[in-house]
Amino acid sequence: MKTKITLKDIANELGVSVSTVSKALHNNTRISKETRDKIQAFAKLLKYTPDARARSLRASHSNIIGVVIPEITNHFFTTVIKGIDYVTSQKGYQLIICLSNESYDREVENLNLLASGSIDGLLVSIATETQKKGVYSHFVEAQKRELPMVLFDRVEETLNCDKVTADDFGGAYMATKAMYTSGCRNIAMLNFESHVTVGKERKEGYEKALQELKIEKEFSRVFEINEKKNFYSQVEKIFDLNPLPDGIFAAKEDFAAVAIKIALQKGIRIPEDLSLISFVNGSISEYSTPSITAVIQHGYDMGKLAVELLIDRIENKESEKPFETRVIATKLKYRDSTKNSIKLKAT
Amino acid sequence: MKTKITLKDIANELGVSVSTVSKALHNNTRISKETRDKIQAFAKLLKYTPDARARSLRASHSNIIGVVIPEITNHFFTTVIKGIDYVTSQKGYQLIICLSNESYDREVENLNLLASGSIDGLLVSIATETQKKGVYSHFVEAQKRELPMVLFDRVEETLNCDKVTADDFGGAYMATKAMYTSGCRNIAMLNFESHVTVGKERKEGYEKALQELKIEKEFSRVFEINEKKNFYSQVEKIFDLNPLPDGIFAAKEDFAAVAIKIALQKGIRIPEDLSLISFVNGSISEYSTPSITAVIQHGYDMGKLAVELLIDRIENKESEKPFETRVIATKLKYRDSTKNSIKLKAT
DNA sequence: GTTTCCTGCGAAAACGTTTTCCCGTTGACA
DNA sequence: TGTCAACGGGAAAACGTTTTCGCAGGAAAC
Repeated sequence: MKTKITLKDIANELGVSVSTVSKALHNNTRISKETRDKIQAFAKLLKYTPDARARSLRASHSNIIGVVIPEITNHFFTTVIKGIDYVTSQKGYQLIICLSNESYDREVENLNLLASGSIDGLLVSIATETQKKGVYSHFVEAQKRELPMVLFDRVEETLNCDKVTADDFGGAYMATKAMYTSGCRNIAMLNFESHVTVGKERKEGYEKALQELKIEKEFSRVFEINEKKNFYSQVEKIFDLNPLPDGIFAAKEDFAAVAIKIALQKGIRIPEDLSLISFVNGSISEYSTPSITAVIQHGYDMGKLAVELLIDRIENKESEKPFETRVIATKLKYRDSTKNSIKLKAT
Repeated sequence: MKTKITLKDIANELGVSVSTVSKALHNNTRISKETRDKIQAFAKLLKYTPDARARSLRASHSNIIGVVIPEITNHFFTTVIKGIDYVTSQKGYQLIICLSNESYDREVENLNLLASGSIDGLLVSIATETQKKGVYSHFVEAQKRELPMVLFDRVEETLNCDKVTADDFGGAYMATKAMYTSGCRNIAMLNFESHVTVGKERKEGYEKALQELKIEKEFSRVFEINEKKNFYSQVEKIFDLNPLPDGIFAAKEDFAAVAIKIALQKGIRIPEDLSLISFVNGSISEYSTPSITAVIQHGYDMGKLAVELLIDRIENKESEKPFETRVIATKLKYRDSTKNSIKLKAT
């Protein structure tokens, strides 16, 4: 019993040539209807499927799209992947997913491996370490090999390719303003470390809102959390502020959830004494008690859009369309960590 | 400027043959040291990387491992993937990840695509719909093509391959007994629908514990939740029990988190009036208030073990080692949804 | 001086497709 | 009878590797 059926097997068995079989299976009319039917029936019987590698080698495209993400146990990124998967599975592409684990070296490795022939296009969200280092030559190398590339969420402005991001600035601005409208006057922020691009945007949105609201901008009200350390004690410091904040804007779900735990322990009532809004609308926001009002980033849509842009580049390689950066609007999901009035006033 | 460097390019440039270049790059001693050095230096300069497809076609292995999971926005599965990724990246394999989205059709599609040549081995956790249908012929087909396969977490006993599961039975047994030890006498369960294998195991563990503890086993105390519907109202029914349960064992984090929300609304104190233990130790258990005592499944280890078994099969294809099923022990992570005493007494 | 043995390299086949070009047969038509 | 087109199919090249085999020339052994 042969383990793998090839065109040759079918050809030998049926007494025709390999090229005839190939053409018959592609329904080429140069082969008579009879012969075609016979070959197709036989191929089906044997459950023949063409060898992807050979086909790709010949056709010089593989219908595979490579994705590099920094972290797989992250609800936002997996949501993006779901969006990507929705489109690719519809359009007959396959996905090969690599993890950089926020490491520069792994990201370089991944890009080299992926660039060695097997994929038609590349979707990347940049690792923290890479952003900290500021070294992007591996992306430039990939582009030199004419590999279409789209950056999503964590992008780098200086790279020449399409980009898709959430409106981090706008989301932060909106969240901050919403808390103000519902009565908060001392709004502090829990942010990533300063080199993360999305963190920078969120911070700027927050500060812009404060500025417009004529709230004195004090930088000490932004607390940067190092995610590699246990961040409970880091978050705790926000409650050393005097006066105590009556609003907290968190750049990430976990930060908000931890802040809530600490606040409740201190007897601070939520949302009466303290309102919270967090970026990222994941399961933590939903199941935390009280549940957390969150900025929805539409990760699913981001994934869909990013891969659509990519497939467009792949299938129209000659097009001289200039690269574009698409920004996906954010939205507030109102929950119990903010006052009820917020919803009415804010909209 | 050429877009892609091949052996031929190097050969032409250096005035040697393609085979010489290939051998030189493999450090074959049949090529003189001088020539080797020259070729290697030149290849490095041009940043040559061999074409993965061509190499794979020739060598009839690709160093790629395929993974099919039912759901990517699921903390447990992504943890497993992290474990898989850890091993594969160390051993020089790449990962191609496909999503079945719990759908039988998608699972079949994925397997067909993957089986068409490009991967060396297959790692699968079975979709809910497939388990409901009970049709596994697509797995048998893949095996006929001599594709090594390892099933993890959601496995099917009748399939002839290695399997890795968590000790779902033992975890449930342990959780139920622990609640009993801390004083609970009316323990109810929130489970998946009956066709999910892991749910079956967890239910059996729960029932076994009750039986040993001489608690009358009433099947009505197991509530099956249909995850496709909004499950808030489904979970609510557990509080119609009379007497009210003083312990709830949940097969999934979300079930427990929702139960907590409902209980708190009803003025039921946790853990004084009601203890909860949930399967799956993810971010919901951690950030819920009160935090939830959970059964740790060691997803990371499961991923590592599964892929290690697979790679062993790949690299020792001839070995006649019988297929094995490895069960990974579970453990309790004590948090605030159970009484403090539980920890002391249970261990 | 003939045989044997290295050394260093090249030719060519093979992996499984796809596609271009070509060839033989048939029948129509002048 | 000779010309031509249409039809049905095959041969072969190409994609980029890897690997087996062979070959030439020189050195060593007899």
